[in-house]
Parts: sequence; C-alpha cells; structure tokens
Amino acid sequence: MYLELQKQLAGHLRSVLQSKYSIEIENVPVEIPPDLKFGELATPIALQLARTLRKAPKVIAQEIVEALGTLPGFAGFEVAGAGYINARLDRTAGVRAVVDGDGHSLDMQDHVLVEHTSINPNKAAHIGHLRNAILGDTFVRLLRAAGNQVDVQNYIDNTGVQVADVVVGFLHLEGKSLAEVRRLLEELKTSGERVDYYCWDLYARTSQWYEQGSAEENAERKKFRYATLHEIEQGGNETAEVADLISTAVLRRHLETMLRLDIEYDFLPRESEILHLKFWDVAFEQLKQTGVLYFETEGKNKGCWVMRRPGAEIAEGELDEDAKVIVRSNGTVTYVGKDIAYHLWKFGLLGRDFGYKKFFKYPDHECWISTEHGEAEHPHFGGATAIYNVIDSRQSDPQANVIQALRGMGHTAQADHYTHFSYEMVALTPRCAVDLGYTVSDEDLSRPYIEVSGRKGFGVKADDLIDKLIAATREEVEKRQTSREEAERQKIAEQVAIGALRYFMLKFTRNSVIAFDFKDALSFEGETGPYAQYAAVRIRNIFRKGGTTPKAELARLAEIDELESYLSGEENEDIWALWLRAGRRSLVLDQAIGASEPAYLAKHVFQLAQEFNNFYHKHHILTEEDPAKKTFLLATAAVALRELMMVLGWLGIETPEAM
RNA sequence: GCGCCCGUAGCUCAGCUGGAUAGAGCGACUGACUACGAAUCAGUAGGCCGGAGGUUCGAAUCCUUCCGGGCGCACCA
Repeated sequence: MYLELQKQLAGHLRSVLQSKYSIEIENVPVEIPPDLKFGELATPIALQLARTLRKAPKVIAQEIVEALGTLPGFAGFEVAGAGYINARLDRTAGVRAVVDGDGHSLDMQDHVLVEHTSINPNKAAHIGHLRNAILGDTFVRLLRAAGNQVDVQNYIDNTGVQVADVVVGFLHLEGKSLAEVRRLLEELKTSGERVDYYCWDLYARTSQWYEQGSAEENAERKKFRYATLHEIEQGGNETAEVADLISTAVLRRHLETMLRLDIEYDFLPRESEILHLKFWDVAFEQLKQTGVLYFETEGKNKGCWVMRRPGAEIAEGELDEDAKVIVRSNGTVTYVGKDIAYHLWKFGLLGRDFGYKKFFKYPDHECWISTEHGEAEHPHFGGATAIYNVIDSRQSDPQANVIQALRGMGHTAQADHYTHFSYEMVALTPRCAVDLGYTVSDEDLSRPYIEVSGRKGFGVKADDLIDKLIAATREEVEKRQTSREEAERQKIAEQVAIGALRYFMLKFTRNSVIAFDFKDALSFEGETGPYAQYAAVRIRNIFRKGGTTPKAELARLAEIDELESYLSGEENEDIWALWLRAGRRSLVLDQAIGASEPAYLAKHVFQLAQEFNNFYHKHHILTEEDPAKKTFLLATAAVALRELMMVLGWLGIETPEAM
C-alpha cells in the first residue's frame, strides 16, 4: 500500500513541477514523516527548490499544494514547518488497500543466482558459517518474494588446502589406509556420531602439527601437505579418493545442519569439476584475447600472467609491480583465476558446462551436484542475469578482481549486476571464550572480541548452538504447555529456537561485527524472533477463543461502510499506525533488496509485533460490545497476523501454533 | 605505506542513500496478571552522535583532517 501511494505521489509531484515550473526532477523525494501529526507521507521538495526558484519555500509549497488538486487515496495536502508538504491519506481507503494485500507491487522477474554457505568440507560448520547461510538464505527468500527466479548455489572447495590438511591428518597423524578411513566413516554413521565433529578436532591437530616440530621436521611436514594437495587436485589416486570420501561425508553433514534451519540449495558446484572439466583453459583464452591478462617479462612478477587491479593508475608500457598474478611462473593458475572462470560460467559466458547428478533429497525438491559425466536429464544452472555472492568482507579484494576481469573482458552489464554481498565476521567475546574452556591470552582478554578460527579449532559449532537453543526453549515450553503432547512440545521448541537463532543473525546490519555471547543468543525477550512469534501466537489465540477466523472477519469488514470513526481521533491513532505499518511490507522489501540488507525486514517485523502488542493491551477485542467495532478490531488482528507470518516466513521463521 | 569497514545512551545496535523534537532492545529503578496466557505492557533515569574544520536553507548522514579500533593488501585458498 505504502509503496504504491509513494510512487503515485512522487509521479504526480513530478508532473506538477514539470507543468508549473518546467523543472525535471527524476526522483522527487517522498518520505515517511517522523510523526503521524505530519501526515502519512511528506516531501521537502519546496525546500530544495527555494534556491533555483528564488522564492520562499513556504510560498513554493503553497503553490504546489494548490496545483496538486486531488489524488485517489489521499485526503489532502498541506504546508507545514519551514516548507514541507504533508500528505494525509484517506484512511478508509488505506485500510481497504491493506486488506486487499500488498504483494503485487514488486515484479522483478530476473534470473538471479545466489551463492552462499560455501564452507570448506573439512570440519564442522561454526557460528560464522551460520551468519553466512542465514543471510544468504533469507536474501534468497526476499528475492523470490519480489518475483525473481532464484538459483541457490553452495560452492564446494573439495580440492583445496583445507581438505588436504584433514586428509594429512587421517593418512599421516592417524596412519589410516583408504579402507580404514572408509570403515571409520561407517562406524561413525552407525553410532550416530558427527563426522564433521571428528574432523573439527583432527583438522585443528593437523594444523598444530605443522608447527610443532623442529624447523627441519616442519619443512618436511609442509612438503607432505603440498604433495597431498597436488594428488587431490590431480585425482585418480588413493589420496584423492580419501579426500573425496571425507569431503562428501562432511558436506552431507553441512546440508543436514543447514536443513535444521530450513536452508536448502539447488546446486553444489565443486572445484574438482572446475579443474577436471578445464574451465580455466577456456577462460584463459578469453582473458588473453581481450587483453585483460598480459605476460609480465620484468620485475618481481616476471614469467607470470597478470592483470591490473581495479583503480590502478599505471601509464602505458610502465611496469606494474602491484598487478595481480593469475597464472604463476610455473604455469599453475591461482584461486582468483579459477574464480574468474567460474563466474564466467555463472553468467553463461564460458561456453562450457558442468555435468550434473542428484545428490541430496529435500522434501519438495532435489539438490544437484557437479560431476564430470552427469545424468542426461538435469535442470539448467548458470546463465544468470544477476548474481549475489555471500562472502565475508575479508574477501572483498579478490571479489573486486573478478569483477574487474569481467568488466575488462567487455562484460560490463554482468559486472554491474555482480554483487559481493559482504558481511562482517562473527567473533566471540573474551568472556564467552573463557566460558567455553579455551585458554585466552592476556592480549585477547583485553580485546572487544576474538576471531573464530577453524584452523585453531576455536569457535562455537553450529549444531552445538542449535542443540543448546532447543534445550533452552524446551525448558520454557515445558513450563507453559503442560497439556500438549510430547511431539507437539518438541516442535514448538524447535520453531522458537530456530526463530531466535535466525533473528539473532539477521537483526544486525551486514557490516557490523557480531561479538557472540550465549547470553544474547539465548535470549527470547525484547528484540528477538520469539517476540514476534509470540505476537502472532497471541492473535491465533484470540481467533481460537473467539470461535472465528481471520478470513471470516476480513469478509465481514468489507460489508461495513463507515470505518472513519474507528480510525480517527486521539485514542485510535495507534490502530491507524498499526494498519500503516502493515501496509509497509513491500516498501521495506524493496528497500531491503536495493540495499542487500535483510536486517530492514527484521526491524520491520519487530516493530509490527511491538505495535500489535501495544494495541493488544489497549483494546480488549473479544469483550467489545459494538459488533461493528469488534469486527474492525478482529480485522486489525487478522491483518497483523497475516503480515507477521508472511514477513517471518521471508526471514525463514515459522509461526508456532502455541508457545 | 596503500585500500575498505567501524566509532551514536552503562551494554548491544537502528537511524529509511541530506530533512521536522536523535530511536529500540538489554541492564537499572517504579508499576500492571479473577481479562484475548506477562516469552507481554506502561512509566522514569540515561546522548556535545569520537575530536576539529568545511559544504548546505538544513549534517549522526556528504567532504577534509586528526584520534581510537577492526580487516585486507602472496607466484595461499
């Protein structure tokens, strides 16, 4: 409702300015005033025009108001303050518009590819990965809600140094053979133990092992590490087979962990196929032909194929020592090079495709994985018109390099629709680290937060946190839902726990570091997911007890002609404010997508819940004696419930039946 | 040294891409359950928006500079 009215008013203002002053303004600013006493929409345009028109802002505002005339949905316009033009809505029409829904105002229809999660498959997922996956998954839901077709990808670096390290752990530290590794995986499976947890410890041990020995020993160990990495990259040997067994088992665990949070993927492209299907060879040719890459013959990068960094200002023919190496002097390609090839594929510019096979079954769809020789029948991935990469802010330089390469190759439209959806890390507060039993140095103790590290085995594992949250919500549910069945109580506890976790990861804007603390994450009061869930549950209780349904009450509302008396007057301002908030959904969605900021919707749903709770205490619905007013109050609750459920759904949070 | 991010109430964070009196949650203190269940609500206290300049009718928001913190700048991935 709000988004349409805002667009209508802006458009109308634009034509008025054009005809009255012959001024062209692309986007006339129309904002929501800080207080309802200033109306529902306002524009400071007269203040802006004062200088060019050489008139007092108030005079201009008055002239514009006179020229505006009437507009459907609006009750009137007035001049206020130093020269603001405030718009007042036709409240009855506003309520009707909100009841009719708010979902058709965005119609984006792009083919979008979102990559998120992308955890190295060599250890358990931790809270940092949770932030990534929850941000990514939520953004996918928002893009879909706006009408886009979205493919969700989780990139799997199954041939990297991190996998190599855990393989070194199995083969060397534990001295296991391929058969023994296979047997271990079987044993863990039957005993119900988590493989990724096993690897978490082994990976940390291996990382330490590289540094524990004498200088000579360490050099040998590192050599072994790179030999292992090389064998994995090559493929077709026992080491590679061990790597594949482990990384695949860990990957399955990651998918299970994420599924607990309702996070699903469509396709898992793996680095092994990018290597074996020679994506790089094709990209290399294109990069050479377009002159993005050039062969360096002098300086420290002599013998390498390099590219200029974004923003580099080097005169033609001069040595650029700062250039980014893409192909090393030994002929091997760097990570950025492989990433360029992969991103050409994402936009359908590579001219080569993965093989596809089914990998993981979700209740309502299949998740595919890359392979060399895949199934004949498979969906089409890649070839997107816009992409979002959910990757933490530390990788902004390499991401910028990839974008630069695309632009340099002449793919400017693609480069413009390449978004590095960056976010800050999740760290632990020193107190939290101490509570978890880690030894913390004095230096770290004085810091505001300590970075999580998989290599050091330092952090909170995702499944541990989820388990802990469910245990905590279980306790609360036991206190309140004594008459419900065990399975029902468990379900409620899970829904509330997941709601708390997802909301916690979404309430912060992306570039704010989250200093993780169990006290905050396990909180179910105040600005939390459960707060919003509780408001929705309250509304369900009202309808249950009142023996009616939202649908019936909204139908009944349509038959009442006169709503103005319920919407005007001092004592009804808060009800009107609640309706207005409900009508803001697509406006906020539009802003959230534009800014790549899911936190806007988290804030919105909280404010909606807050305004409803306020309304709930002030107006007792079921004892209302005037039947028309009772219908209006019930309709208000119905719309609040609909909005809460829909927006919570976008955040990946379910609304429990009771709590 | 270069680049990016951050500094707003005791704590944790919002502040809609320059607008009207700077907001919320937590914590503290007061109060509200024989009502649609209090995982709730009402109220009080608490801020020179890191400092200093500038642009503007108008700055927490834009520019410059300084201070303080974080993260990047490999022929690692």
